[in-house]
Amino acid sequence: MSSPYHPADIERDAREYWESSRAFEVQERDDKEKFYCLTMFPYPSGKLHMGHVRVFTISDVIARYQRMQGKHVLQPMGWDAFGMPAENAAIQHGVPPAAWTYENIDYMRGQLKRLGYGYDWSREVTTCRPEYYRWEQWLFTRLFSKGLVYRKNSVVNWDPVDQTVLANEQVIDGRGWRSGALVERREIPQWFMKITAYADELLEKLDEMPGWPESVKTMQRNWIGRSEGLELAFEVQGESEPLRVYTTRPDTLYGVTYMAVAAEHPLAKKAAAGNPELAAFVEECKKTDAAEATLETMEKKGMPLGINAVHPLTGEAVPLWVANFVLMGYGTGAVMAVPGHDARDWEFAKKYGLPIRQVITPADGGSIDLEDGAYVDRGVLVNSDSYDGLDYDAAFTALAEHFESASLGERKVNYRLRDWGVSRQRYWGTPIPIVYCDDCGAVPVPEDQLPVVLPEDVEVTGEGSPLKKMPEFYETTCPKCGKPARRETDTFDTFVESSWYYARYASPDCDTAMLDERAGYWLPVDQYTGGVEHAILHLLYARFFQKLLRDEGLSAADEPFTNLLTQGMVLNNGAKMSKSKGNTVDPQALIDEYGADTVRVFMMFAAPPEQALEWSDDGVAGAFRFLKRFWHAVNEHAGAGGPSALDPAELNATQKDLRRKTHQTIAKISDDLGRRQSFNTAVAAIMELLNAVTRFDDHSAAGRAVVQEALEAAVLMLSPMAPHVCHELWQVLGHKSVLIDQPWPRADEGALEMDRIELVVQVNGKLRGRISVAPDEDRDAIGQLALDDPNVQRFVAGKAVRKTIVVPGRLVNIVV
RNA sequence: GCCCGGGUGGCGGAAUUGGUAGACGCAGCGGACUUAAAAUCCGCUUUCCGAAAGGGAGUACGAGUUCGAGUCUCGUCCUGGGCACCA
Repeated sequence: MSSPYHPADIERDAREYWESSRAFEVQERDDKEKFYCLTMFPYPSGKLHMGHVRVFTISDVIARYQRMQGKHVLQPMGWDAFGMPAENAAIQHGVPPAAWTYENIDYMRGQLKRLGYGYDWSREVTTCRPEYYRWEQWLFTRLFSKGLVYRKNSVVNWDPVDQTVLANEQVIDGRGWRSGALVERREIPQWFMKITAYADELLEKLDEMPGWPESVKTMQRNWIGRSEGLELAFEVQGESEPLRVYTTRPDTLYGVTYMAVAAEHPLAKKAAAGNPELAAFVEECKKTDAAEATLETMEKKGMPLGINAVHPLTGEAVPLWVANFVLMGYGTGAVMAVPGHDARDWEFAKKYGLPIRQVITPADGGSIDLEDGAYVDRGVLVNSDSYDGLDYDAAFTALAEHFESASLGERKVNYRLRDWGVSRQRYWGTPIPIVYCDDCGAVPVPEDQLPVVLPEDVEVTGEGSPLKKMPEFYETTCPKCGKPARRETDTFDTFVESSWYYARYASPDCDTAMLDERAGYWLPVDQYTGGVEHAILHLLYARFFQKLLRDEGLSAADEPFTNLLTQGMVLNNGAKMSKSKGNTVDPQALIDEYGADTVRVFMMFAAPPEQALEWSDDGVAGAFRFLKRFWHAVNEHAGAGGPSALDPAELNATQKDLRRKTHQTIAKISDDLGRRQSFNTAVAAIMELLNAVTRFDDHSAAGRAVVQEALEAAVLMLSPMAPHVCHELWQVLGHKSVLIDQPWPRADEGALEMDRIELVVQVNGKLRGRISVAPDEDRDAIGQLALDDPNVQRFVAGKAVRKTIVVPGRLVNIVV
């Protein structure tokens, strides 16, 4: 009997070896191809959860596989350390956010080491450190000078009791999470980054990114939402300023029967001033939280303003309404409504008895009934004066020319994408490096005064930002004129830090610049892995930042991430694991019970990486059993003495079968890991190979040589998933070398050859028999052999064979 | 509401380019070992008919294309995620 499998000891030894030999620390070197393997860095929430374990394991498997392919692999780790949970902890437990965060980082770093991830810890990055965020502040001031940031009013969720801005997640059923007060929409001045200046490039580059999932690219395309339309001016009776609207459907212009403006629109405010009922409605509109999902699903409501616009083509009076679904922040804050050909306008018109007019008819001449709903497809114009009979494109061109020549409108490309509001009225974030001076206005903090350091010793109460109560922080002098001035107390959205951390890993210790020449070596990231929930925001912001860094001359790469893998969530009882649902499983308990290798193998085996993974305690136990069987198989084989040399020419049929299985498995797993990123089937294939070895009962010299080859391949190929036990088993198999730097095994074509192959025989597509043929048998002979099969005869006899399809290596289908 | 996924045995999943549906694992059942249990090992395990050989049905549902569809097309239902201040 071999010694029992004790993962705690095995894993400690392997870990100590990697640490003492600095096995994963890398410098820039040109003798090998580089491979930058990165995971979305974690928020230090306290301890690792299963989602972390999943994504880090996927990335570590890829990194270790690439290293065995001979690449020079960088896999760094760091902390997305600013954010609300630290403030919440501070409110609830009275600990300063900084202390809470650093404590969590220390604990979670220990957990990551225990899981055996091959990180270069010398490059650790923590975003709440001034040496990190000073460069973010520096970049912001650079963008300021380039006009790529600006300040404007924007809507936030306002808690009138706590006198504070709330995040969407702090608004529960329209009320503040702490106070329970009804949340209001309020406009405050905020800083924006001009991501729309890069909208076209962000859109177009997607076509050149084959390493990204199609679904993520589609989501980003839709998010950017490029559209071509017409911006039109409608005269308003009694107003000198016309009302501007944007439409992608100018062909429906003759169907406009009303117009709708946002509650914050100047026309609405003006009308409300003399109309208490209207004023009350405008106020009511403000008592909705600002999330798009809420706005879209809530009941659509409106009120007439009592003023009319003038239809620019017909001269008809068109009533103006204020509506709760029109947002001041989108477009012009006003829309033209065509209830006949827009579903939302139709619903609104039905509700308030507004006229519905047909101006489009189906191109195929079919009839429609606007009583049943809007007809939203493109078609042919009717009831549109001289434009009747035109199709969409012709009408668009004709109308555009008409309005442009009359200077009443223009063709315009619009984006759904809005500029990125980066101001947050929170304490635990990067201070926005701006000083407000009564004379000079908003002045960026000069480079030699950076960083603007966030004070860490504060008291957080939940009522406003502590920075607003700290004169020692906000009282300053104007960098331009030297007069007393006030420092900005808002901080950056934490997405700003996570938009460039991947680049900083290349030069984590550079204190003279944001990035240095090492970024040129490592960027772009070759493989990026993270949750699909980041498909739009984080990944779009990071792409935007890469372009900012490029245009600042800091990096040559156009795009930050060459290949992207979005992994699914970890579920328990069909639901996302979360504290509030009480269905979490603590990875630490499993590591303590079974060891890191078991947890890693289970994670990789239980589901394909992009799908949701259903948690299973029994499944973990199964992964542990597999590693135990593997351990014993290798130890028993090695314990019986050293193997003799393998001579492929001298093998009997059974030995050849096992050898073929070994090399088939090498070919399959190489493809699974290298091309398909199908880790679950790779683990399954190793299980199959182990089963074949276990069944193989041949202790001859040749037999033992074949088993040695099979087990060596299995150890090498399982090592990315279960690195600790494989590190040990490689030595057990008689090697003095170290596993992590072994080359990946290669499939021997000769071992894959078969003497005879089995073909399936179908009659009319139904399986009726099997035949064994030589690999080079010709089609006619195969067809005859298939017909000769007795069971096939039962279904063919007495019928005319119409067609015989022979698919080489697969099947024969006889059609009768 | 809009956008993006997913739906295959009791369960997680496999089937890679349209070609043997259910690999591998879990659970279950039977057996070996054991005083016994645990652990381990061996066998069975989609479902229905059949002693077996073999046959019928079957990949959410309904149509379609094809010699052949889990895979492609159209429609329906269910379900997960994202929606700009959660990270």
